[in-house]
Amino acid sequence: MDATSLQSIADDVGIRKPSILYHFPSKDALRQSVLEELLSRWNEVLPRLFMATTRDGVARFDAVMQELVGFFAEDPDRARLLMREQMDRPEELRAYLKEYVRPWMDVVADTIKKGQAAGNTRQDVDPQAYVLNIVHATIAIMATAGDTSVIVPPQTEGGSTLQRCARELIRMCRAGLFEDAER
Amino acid sequence: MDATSLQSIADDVGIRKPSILYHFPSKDALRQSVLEELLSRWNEVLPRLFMATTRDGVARFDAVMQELVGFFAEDPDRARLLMREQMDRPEELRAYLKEYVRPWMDVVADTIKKGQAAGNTRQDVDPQAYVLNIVHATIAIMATAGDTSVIVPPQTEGGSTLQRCARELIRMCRAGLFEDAER
DNA sequence: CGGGCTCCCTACCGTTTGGTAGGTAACCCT
DNA sequence: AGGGTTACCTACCAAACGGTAGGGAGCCCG
Repeated sequence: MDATSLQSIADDVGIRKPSILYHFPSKDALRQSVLEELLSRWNEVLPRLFMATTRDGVARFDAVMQELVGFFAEDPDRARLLMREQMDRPEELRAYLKEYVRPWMDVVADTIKKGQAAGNTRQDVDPQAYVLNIVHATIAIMATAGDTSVIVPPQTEGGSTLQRCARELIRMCRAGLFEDAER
Repeated sequence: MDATSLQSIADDVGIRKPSILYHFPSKDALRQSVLEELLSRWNEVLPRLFMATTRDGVARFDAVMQELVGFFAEDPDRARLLMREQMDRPEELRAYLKEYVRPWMDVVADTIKKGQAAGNTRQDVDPQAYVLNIVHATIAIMATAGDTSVIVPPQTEGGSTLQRCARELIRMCRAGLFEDAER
């Protein structure tokens, strides 16, 4: 059913298989539980940061983007789990996204719209699609960049593969939003 | 082992399970076969297009990007398969990427470097990381955008969810590469 | 001290998994 | 006509799967 079995989870944790099913009514409940904890942590960190920051424009964008990337860079399994859920159970994840992610995304999209009205951000951005895309791109890159050293080798001055990809991701997202984004 | 069983494949094809194992020595060989065919088709379409096009600069970028997105939009299962392989068997896919994808990516990255030297493209791009990122982003967005209508609803004038995301993806990638990308 | 609760165990269950053995119709070729 | 090959079938296998039954050690609390 999943990418992992109860047996291997039990082995990793260091207990027997039925002991897991003492704590969780079923394997599916365990998976759901992990997913919910992940999403609620996301929902805890990002909106707070977005609201709290006193910065604006590019600086604000960088702060949020840094946090988004950092959230998944901290533990790439988060990205991998979300990616898998999206592919295996899109209907289920849809409900979660609606509850957890959508409100935050709407706020970000609205901010972009305001920026467009004020002339600070590019006029040709589709705010909703843009936000969804940077989230998807971030998740995908963080889920996989650790294993792509064949294509993007680590550099002594440029950092690890993941660092290089993360930095470039933020750069291109920024350039996709602001006219004068070079820095 | 995988996201699907031999039984369900057999049901879909309309034959019995052992008949599949007559054509392929094992389930793993079948998976590998599908993957190789996918990658070789990719390797057949994209480099040819990239070499053949007489266009240059933004127009060339758009043509290639259009083709890349189109390749996965045509059949999102391609994106889903690659995403899953990357997560489940990174070591194996690494070898394939090295053979199939890396040469093409190197050419693209080199072209970007030449563009930087000529002053046509942004100076702050990390070409290798950039190419890898747009490929990853494309795959992820094409693999999932069909199920994200909760966040990016279809619009009568803007097209389906997938179309909106694809257009926005190309736009932000273009803006990430060229200084004067608005059009 | 003793009941009850928590947490983990062993032993087992039915089902599904990838894979094998062996048979059989249909077709090709001499 | 008849041997060989191709492409499928039914019947079966051991292993792994998620899950259940039931027991036992340690602990808290009256």
